[in-house]
Amino acid sequence: MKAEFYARDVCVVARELIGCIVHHGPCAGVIVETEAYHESEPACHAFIGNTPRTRTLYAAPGCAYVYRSYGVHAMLNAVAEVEGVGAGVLIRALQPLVGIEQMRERRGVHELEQLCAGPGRLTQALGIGLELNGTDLDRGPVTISPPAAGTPPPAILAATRVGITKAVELPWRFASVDTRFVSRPWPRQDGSSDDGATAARSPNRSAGAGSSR
DNA sequence: CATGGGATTGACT
DNA sequence: GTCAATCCCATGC
Repeated sequence: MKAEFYARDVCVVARELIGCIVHHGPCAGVIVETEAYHESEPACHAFIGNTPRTRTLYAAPGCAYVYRSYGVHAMLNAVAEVEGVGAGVLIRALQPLVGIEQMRERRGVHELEQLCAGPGRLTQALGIGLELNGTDLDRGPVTISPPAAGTPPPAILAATRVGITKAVELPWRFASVDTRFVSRPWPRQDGSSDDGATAARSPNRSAGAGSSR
């Protein structure tokens, strides 16, 4: 997608990226979970301003912001809002589409649901490294394309973001309703008691609903 | 120049 | 559930 798609409110971009397709080489997957980050709130790297670490977030919309997390994992973001505003959408999970055997080799895991269920996992599965920081998500090597024509817009869930300690209250995490491929269990939507249906539908991690942080 | 802290994952108790 | 791995960089002396 072109820069105009990304040059909008970062939460709108995060929602509309659900259902789009990330490609890298022979591998591709449907985006099923995202989070929005904006310089106005302290969970965003750009909150501290434009520094060597954060400069890509301020670059042109549609760039890839790839950074190292915990000294270990690569995280893939799509830079959003107009150039000069620090904002991006973290891609948190994919439903694997093609290149699945190569994903399994890179991950050392067989189960389809485990290949791209997490921001560090999907970059490993697709072979996306820090050297791709700043590259253009329309021109590649990593590209994001719209859903296949005729695909109905997916129903979207919103919740609070994961793994952060600041601005934890903002509901800027988005996912497709099919939680089979998401990175962490989705918080329970209704207030009713558990009848077992929720857990039965989520082979996702060990436990059923509820948060661990 | 030294230190602290992560937008996480996987192994272990 | 708990915890280490691992490294760039922002911050403070």
